[in-house]
Amino acid sequence: MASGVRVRFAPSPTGHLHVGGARTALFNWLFARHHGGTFILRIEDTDRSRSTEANLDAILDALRWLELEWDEGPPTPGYRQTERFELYRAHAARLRAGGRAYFCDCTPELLDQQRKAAEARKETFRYNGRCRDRGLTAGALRLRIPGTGSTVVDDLIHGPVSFDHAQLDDWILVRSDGTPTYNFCVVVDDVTMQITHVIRGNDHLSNTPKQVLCYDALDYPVPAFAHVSMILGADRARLSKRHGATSVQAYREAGILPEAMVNYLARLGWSSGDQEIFSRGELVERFDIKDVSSAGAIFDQAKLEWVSHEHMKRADGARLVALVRPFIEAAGLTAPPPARLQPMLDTLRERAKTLRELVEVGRFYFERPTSYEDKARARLLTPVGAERLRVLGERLAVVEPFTAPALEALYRALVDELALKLVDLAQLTRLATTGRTASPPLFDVLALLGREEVLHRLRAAAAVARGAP
RNA sequence: GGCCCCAUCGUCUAGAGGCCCAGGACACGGCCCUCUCAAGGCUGAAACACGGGUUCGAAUCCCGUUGGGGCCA
Repeated sequence: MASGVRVRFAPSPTGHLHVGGARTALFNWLFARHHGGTFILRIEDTDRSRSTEANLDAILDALRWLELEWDEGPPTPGYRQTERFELYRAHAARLRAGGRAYFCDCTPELLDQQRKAAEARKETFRYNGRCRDRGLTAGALRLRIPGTGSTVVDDLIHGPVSFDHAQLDDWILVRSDGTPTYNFCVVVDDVTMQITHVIRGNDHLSNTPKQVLCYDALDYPVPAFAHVSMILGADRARLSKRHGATSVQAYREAGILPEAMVNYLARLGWSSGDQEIFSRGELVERFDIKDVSSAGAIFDQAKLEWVSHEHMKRADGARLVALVRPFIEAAGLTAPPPARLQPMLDTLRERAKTLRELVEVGRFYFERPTSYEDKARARLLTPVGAERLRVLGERLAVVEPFTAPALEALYRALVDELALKLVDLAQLTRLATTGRTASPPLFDVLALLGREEVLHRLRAAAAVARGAP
């Protein structure tokens, strides 16, 4: 059901997609999907010196990874600010013709001088409107704003926020060199794209009254605003590089599940009762912008990993197979065919928070042990251990079927026979077959490895044990 | 500096005047389960920033202070 709701996410391709930006994009996307509206992607690339195509590609890629598909935007032309200068020019001309904006030729030196004077008087510098009625035909274009009264931004998250006009000044729409300013471009873009709800970072709240005044001057209806709090680092300062990984890409490479990233980001500053784990569908269904917190939230990687772990446990098996394959290859290992890999992953998924951990924890499935844990080796790979491995090899060579229950029965019987505890043979076998003292349930591991492989690993470990002092 | 935003356990939050000597989750500790590691179950410690009001009654409303953040410079 299509509604009139139109929202947008407008990143600048000056870097990777930041988790804060990703959350803003997510809230826009959720709002659009919840209301059956339209989610638009616009590229704010007017800063040509810092914007690159590579950054843009990386951002689009990250958005796709999060499955925040956009209904309008690139590659369709017309959604990049650099393609929209004619629009800015036309709107500027309209404001000037209607007397809502005027040219100003005050030099930077003059402005600077006034700024210093204001500071000396301990006042805040505001442009004094010197050129308002001079009828100039060139210079910087300024918006004429009311000298008295106030503008109230009725924010969906913060409620009404009032700004005194006395605090504002006739701000510059278009610089004397003809380039439109950020705030002006945003207004023209939002207006021409018929945006109904502007959901963006809290850092833009202070710019909003200026923009509202511009909508008024243009005689356009003002959209609804929702200013989402920022994501903070552990020291409560805005999350930045010095706090660690900030880009979505970094978490993708670390093996965080995309649905976990979405879940975590949504839960950061938003909640629905006591629920922590949400599917994408549940998020769309439950999301309400009014439930978004107005306070800043600290990015907690431990919680993100826990959420990822929860999704790891629930993920569809075939999907997990597809997701983990690149990580197996990146580790220099070879992935078994899906039919063999999937049951292996089922023994690993509750032991790993990320796809990368999934590979680390299950490394022995993909390659033979290249070493044995030192302490365990000294304790278990001894002459006695060698003899036990020999006996185990004999029994395992003939047990039928080679399944977890049958193997467990074999081990339990043998333990009784040798007057040992299960743990004695289990840890020995575990070390021999995985090289480690911790692994998924042993009998599952053996069954998955297969008889021939297990026998081979047992013999290799026995050889090491015999060679030990 | 001016303006604006924010303030419940270490962290994310529930709480929209009495249900709260504050609930859930992550992280942390303990116990149980157990072939190891996990997972799971039980359990412990842990918060309404401070000060004034308003009210029979405030985490919840108002004012101020403090602290943090943002925007403009």
